[in-house]
Amino acid sequence: MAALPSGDAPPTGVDRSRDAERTRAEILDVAAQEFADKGYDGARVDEIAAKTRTTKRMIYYYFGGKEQLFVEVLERAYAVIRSIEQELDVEHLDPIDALRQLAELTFDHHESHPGFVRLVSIENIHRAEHIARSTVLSGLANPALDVLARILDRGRAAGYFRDDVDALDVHMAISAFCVFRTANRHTFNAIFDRDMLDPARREHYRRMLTDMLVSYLTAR
Amino acid sequence: MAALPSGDAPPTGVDRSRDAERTRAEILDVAAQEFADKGYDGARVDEIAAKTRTTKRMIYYYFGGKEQLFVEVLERAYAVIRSIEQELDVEHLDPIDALRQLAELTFDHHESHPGFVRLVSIENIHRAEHIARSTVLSGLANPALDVLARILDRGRAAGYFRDDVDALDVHMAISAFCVFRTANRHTFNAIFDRDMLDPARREHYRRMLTDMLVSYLTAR
Amino acid sequence: MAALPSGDAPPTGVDRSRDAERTRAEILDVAAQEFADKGYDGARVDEIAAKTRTTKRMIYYYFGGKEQLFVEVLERAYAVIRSIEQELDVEHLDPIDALRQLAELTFDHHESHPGFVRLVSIENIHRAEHIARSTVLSGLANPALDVLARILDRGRAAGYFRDDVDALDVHMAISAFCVFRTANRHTFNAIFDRDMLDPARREHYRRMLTDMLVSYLTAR
Amino acid sequence: MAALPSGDAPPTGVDRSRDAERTRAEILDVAAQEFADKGYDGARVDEIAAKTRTTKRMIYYYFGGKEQLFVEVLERAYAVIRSIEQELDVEHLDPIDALRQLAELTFDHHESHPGFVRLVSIENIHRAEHIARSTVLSGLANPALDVLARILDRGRAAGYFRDDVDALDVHMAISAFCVFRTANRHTFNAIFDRDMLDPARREHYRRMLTDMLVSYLTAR
DNA sequence: TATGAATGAGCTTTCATTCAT
DNA sequence: AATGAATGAAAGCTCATTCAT
Repeated sequence: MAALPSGDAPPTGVDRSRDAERTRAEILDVAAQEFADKGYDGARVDEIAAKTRTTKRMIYYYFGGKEQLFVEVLERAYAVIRSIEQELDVEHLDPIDALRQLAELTFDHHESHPGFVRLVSIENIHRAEHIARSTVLSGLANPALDVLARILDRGRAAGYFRDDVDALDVHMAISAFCVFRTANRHTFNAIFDRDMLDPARREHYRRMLTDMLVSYLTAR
Repeated sequence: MAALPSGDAPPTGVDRSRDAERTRAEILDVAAQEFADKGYDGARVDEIAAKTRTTKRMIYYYFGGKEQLFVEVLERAYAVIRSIEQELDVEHLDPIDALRQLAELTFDHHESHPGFVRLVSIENIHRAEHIARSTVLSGLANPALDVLARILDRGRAAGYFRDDVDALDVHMAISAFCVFRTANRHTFNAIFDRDMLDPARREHYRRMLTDMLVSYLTAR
Repeated sequence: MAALPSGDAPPTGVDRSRDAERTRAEILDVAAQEFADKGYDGARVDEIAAKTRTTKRMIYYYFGGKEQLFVEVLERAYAVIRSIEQELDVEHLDPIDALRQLAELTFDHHESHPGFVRLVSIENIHRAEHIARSTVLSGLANPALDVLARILDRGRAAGYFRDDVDALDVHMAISAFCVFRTANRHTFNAIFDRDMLDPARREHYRRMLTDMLVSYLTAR
Repeated sequence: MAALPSGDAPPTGVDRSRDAERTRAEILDVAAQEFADKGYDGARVDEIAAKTRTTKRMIYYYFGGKEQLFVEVLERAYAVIRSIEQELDVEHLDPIDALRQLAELTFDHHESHPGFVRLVSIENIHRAEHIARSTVLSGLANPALDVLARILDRGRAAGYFRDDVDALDVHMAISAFCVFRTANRHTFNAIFDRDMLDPARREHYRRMLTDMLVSYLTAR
C-alpha cells in the first residue's frame, strides 16, 4: 500500500533530495555538453534548460547562475578524468614500460573525452578564472602525477632516465601532444588537410608519443 | 621632388583612400586584441568600435559584420606568422642543427605571439568554421613546412633521421609543445601551480623541445 | 456563487495566466492598429510596445518576433470578420433579396473595418507570405461563401439567375467594390477629388453595388 | 569628324544633360521596380543604387531623397497610364459598345501594368501623402474620364442608360473590379485558392465586367 | 557634374536574470 | 521545494543621409 504511488502522500525528504540530486545531475550533463559545444559565452542558459526535463528557473535554483553552473561542470569534468586515472597500476612494470603505459592511457583518455579537452580550452580562453573560483579545483593536482614521479624515480635509480626533468615537465610533454591532437584538430585539418584523429593514424601517433618520450628520457 | 609624399600635403583623393586603409587596419588591430582577449562570442562590436577612432558603423561599412571581421582578423594573424617564418634560412646548416633552429624559431614565435595562439584556440572551439569561410586561409599551408621537409630529407639522406614520420608529423609535435605551453598556461598553472611561461624556465623548455625532437628522430 | 468570478478576488495562479492572456490580447490590439496604420515595414516594434502597458521584451516573449506578431494580427483580423459574417441569416428570403442583404452586409463590414481592409492591402503588398505562413489562415475560406452559393443555387433553380458565374466570382465582384472604396480612397480622392467614403454618398454606393449585382445576375 | 567619339573632347552641355537625363531615367526605372516590389518602407536606397550603373550619391544628387524619388516614380507611373488611355477612340461607336471598349481597355491596362497597381496600393497605405506633395499629380484627373462622360451622355440621350450615376461612379466601378483582381490577387488566392489572374479565366472576368456594367446602366 | 567615405539614430532581437507566488 | 511570467540592459545590425572634395 505504502509502495503504491499516491497523489496525496507528501514526498518524503529522502525522495525529494534524491529527485533533486537527479535533477542537478541532469542539468550538469546537459550543461557540460552545451558548454563544451558552444563555449562559455556561446552556450545559452535557455538552451540548456530546454534540453532538460526541468525549467530554466531550476538552473538558478540549484546553481545560482550561469557562472556557478560552469564551475560545477568543470569540477565534474576534472573529477571524471581523475577517477579514470586512478585505475592506473604500473608499479609492477619496469620504468620504461610503465612510462609507455602511462602515456598511452593519457593518450586514450584524451581521445575518448573530447568534451573535456574542449572545456579545458574554453577555460583557458577565460584564463582559468572559474577554476580559481572553485575551491575543489584550484591547486588540486593529478593522481597520475604521483604515479609518474614514482616511475621517473625508479627509472633514474636504475640509470635509465635523465634527471634534468621532473614529473610535471614530462606530464606537460605528454599532455601537450594529446591535447593538441584533439584541441587543435580543426584548424590543423583546415590548413594542412590532415585529420589528426583519423583512426588510421591513431597507432602511428600513439607510438610516436611514447617513442618520443622514451628516446628523450633515455638519451645520452 | 614634388612627387615625393610630404607630410604637409593636404589630403587628396588618394590620401582619402589611404585614410580608409588606415581605418580598416586600425579596426583590425583592435578587433584582433578584443577577439583574442574575450573570444569570438565574448568580444563586443561596440567595445571594438569604442577602442577605435571611428564608430561601430564603420565596422559594418568595412567588414560587413562581426563574423567577417573575425575572418579577416584570422587572415591577418596567420599572415603575420607566416611572414615571420619566411625569414628562416637553414639550408647551410647540418640537418640536426637546422631542425633545432626551426624548432627554436617556432618556440619563440609562439611565446611572442600569445594573441595568435589564443585566436587559434578560439577558432578551434568554433571548429574552424571561419577558416573554412576564408578563401585565403583554407588549405593554404605553411612555408615552414617546406623547410622542414627539406631538413628531414637531408637528415634521412645522411642516415641521421628515422624515416617513419613526415614533415607534418614533426610539425605537429613541435606545434603541440609550443601551443600547449601558451594556450593551456592558465589551467596548468591553476592546477599544478607552475607557470609554463615563467622566464626562468624558458631555456629549460626550449632545450627540452629540441632534445625531444632530436633524440626521437635520431633514435635507433 | 463563490465560484463566480469576482473583481475583488486576489490574483491566483489562474489569474496570472489570465493576465498573460490579457497582455497578449493588448499587444495584439495595439499591433493591429500600428500595422494597419503604418504597414508592416513602417510599423515599429518599439512603438507598439510603447502603446502597451508592457515592454518590448514581452512582444518577443509572447510572439517571438515582429513577423509572427503580424501573422497573429492577421489571424485575429480575419477571425473577427468571419465571426461577423456568421450572423448572416438569409435562408428565409427570396434569392434576390438574400443577395442584396449579403452584399449590404459585406459593404457595411468593409466600411466599419477600415483597419482590416488596410491589413489585407498590406498583406497583398507582401504577396500573402504571412498568410502562407499561417496554418490557421491559408486555405481557410469564408463562411459567407457557402451562404452565397446557396443563394445562387436557389436563384438559379427559380430561373432568376444566370448560371455562368459561381459563388466565388460573385464574392469577388462584391469584394472588389467594397474593398476599392476603402482601400483606394486616398488616391481616388487625391486625383478625382471625390471621397468615396463620404457619408452623403454612402446610400448611393450601397445601392449601386446591389443594383449592379442584381441586374447582372438577372440579365438576359 | 565632329561626329566621331573622341576621348579628349570635353563633354558638351547638351551631351552632359543628355547623360544626366539618361541617368535620371535609369534611376527612376529601377526605383519604380523596387518600390512596387517592396513597398515604400521596404525599398532600400542602397538596393536601388546597386541596381543602377551609378551610385547612391546620385539619387540624392538628382532627386534629393527617397521621398522625392518616390513622388517622381508615382508621377511617371501615372503619366504612362494616361498616355495609354489617350489612344482611346470610341466616338464612332454606339454608347454600349463604346462603354464595353473603354472597360476592356482599362481591364487590359491593369493586367499589363501590375507594378502600377502595386504602386497605387502602396500610395494608399500612405494615404496618398506623396500625391498630395506632387503638383503634377494632385487634382490632375484622367483623360479616360472625359471619354466616359461623353459616352454616358450619348447613352442617356439615346435613352439607353440610367441617369443616376455620373462618369466618376462608373469609373470607380470599373477600377474597383480591375484593381481588385490584381491588387488582391495574393490574399484571394491564399484563402480561396483561386488565381484571379489565371489566363484561363481572363476572358470570363473581362466579359463579366462589361456585362455587369452594361446590365447595370441599361437596367429598368 | 560627380563621388567615395563616413555616420547618427534607430532598428529588431537576445541575454542572463528575478519577481511573485 | 518549485515555477510561469516578466524584464532591464545591451547585443548585432541597418537605414537614409551628408561630408569633403
